[in-house]
Amino acid sequence: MSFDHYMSDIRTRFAPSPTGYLHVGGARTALFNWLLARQLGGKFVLRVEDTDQERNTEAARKAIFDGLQWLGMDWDEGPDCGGEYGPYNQSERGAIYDRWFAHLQEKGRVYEDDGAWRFRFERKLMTMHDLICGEVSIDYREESNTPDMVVKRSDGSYVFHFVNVVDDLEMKISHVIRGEDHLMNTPKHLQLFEAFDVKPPIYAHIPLILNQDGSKMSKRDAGAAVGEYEQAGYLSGAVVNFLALLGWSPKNEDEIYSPAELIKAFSLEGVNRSPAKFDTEKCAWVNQQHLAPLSPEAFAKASETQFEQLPENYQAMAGSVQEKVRLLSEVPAAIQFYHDKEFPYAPEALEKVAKNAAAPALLNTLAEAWGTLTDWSEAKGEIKAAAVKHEAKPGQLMFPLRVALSGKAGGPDLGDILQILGQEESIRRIQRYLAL
RNA sequence: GACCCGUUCGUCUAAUGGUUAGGACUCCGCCCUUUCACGGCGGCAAUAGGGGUUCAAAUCCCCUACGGGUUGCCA
Repeated sequence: MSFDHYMSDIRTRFAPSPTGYLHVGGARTALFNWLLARQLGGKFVLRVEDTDQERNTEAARKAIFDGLQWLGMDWDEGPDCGGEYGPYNQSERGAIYDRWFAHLQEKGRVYEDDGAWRFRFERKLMTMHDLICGEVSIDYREESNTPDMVVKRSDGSYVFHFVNVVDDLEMKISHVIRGEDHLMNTPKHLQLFEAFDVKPPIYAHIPLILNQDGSKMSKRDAGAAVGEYEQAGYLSGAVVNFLALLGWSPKNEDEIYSPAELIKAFSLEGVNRSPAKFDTEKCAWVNQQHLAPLSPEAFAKASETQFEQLPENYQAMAGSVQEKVRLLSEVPAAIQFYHDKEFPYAPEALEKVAKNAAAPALLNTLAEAWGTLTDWSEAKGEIKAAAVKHEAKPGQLMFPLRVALSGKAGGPDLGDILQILGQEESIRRIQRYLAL
């Protein structure tokens, strides 16, 4: 078998059940599977485990698809695009399950119990070779710990363990990367593969993602839903970057990766054993790092999603805050003063200016000087002149001016502010501030 | 309870027997800057505890503690 042939046999999958929104844990599981497939030139399969009719919703299904798409994880086979091993919704695969169940019956591996069918485990020591956890053994001779499992319910439906194994085998999945919560399920799945006389896939169990307080992150926790990240002003590439670094390390000191770079650098060997906590501060920092290299146009475009209605002259303003925000959601507030003539003053900014007793006099002098100015491009020079007149440093005037013009302690460069506001409006704002 | 996995700065992590235990986020200080940032430099801060093995242990072994997972006719 040639190396190329081996590579093309790599098949990974993401198998969500559409019972809730795509959460970061699931997204990271999908990501590792996707990265491995893309790196090795294999296929990434999306299979929807929609056997739980009670809890499935169309909204959840859509949220999962949208979430994967937003993150840029494209799949080669799935319910929407089909593929050689479909259908890709478990709800449509009943006949396939019946066939494999019959196989189990023929071999005498199942028996009826209260109307349900149980799979008879082989009573032996089960040892698995996990790519991340190493060799793990669970003693199936200990029957009380490992009672025969139901594979077919009394209502005729099949349970997760059974359909999951059948699908992985039918879909020729080569590598299963899944959460550590499945580690104890793996011997059950291995026994099923053995009963089917099929070689099992290679397993890799990744540690779970925890909340800041150490509890398991579940769907209802804040920051758990992938959909929230776009709303919160994250670039999808930044979220992918951060998620990849949660539990995986490139073993060097680089931290900022594009998806393409991740595909190159990823390896299962670099995946940790211990669970990681989700740190929103660092996630925001990663986002800032992804925001910084964008062109002003790309930044403006990306931040447009944060407005219900785009302010006038938006393009001109957007670039001036690019390096001042970590999240795109901070953009509307950061540029509010540009288009809102009655913007509010931030209390802490006013407080800071109040410490400078000379500020009002300085501002007044500047406003007068600006009033007689014929060329607005010289406005900045007048700041220095006004300061000199009061025997003050320019910095003592610039901060109060910033607050007078924008109402905030931080924000765009003063030059940008002056240029966009213009002479008349700038003077008016100083007067408005002095009249407080 | 039983079984399984884990434990390095507050957080994400590097170091697979020999390092002053490294980097990043956060925080603090300094520099750059007429403002705000960016950036640069520096600081605080960790091998859960106890026993072994070894010339030498974050690293290997055992015990304890703590955390997580599994233990369904959920997935």
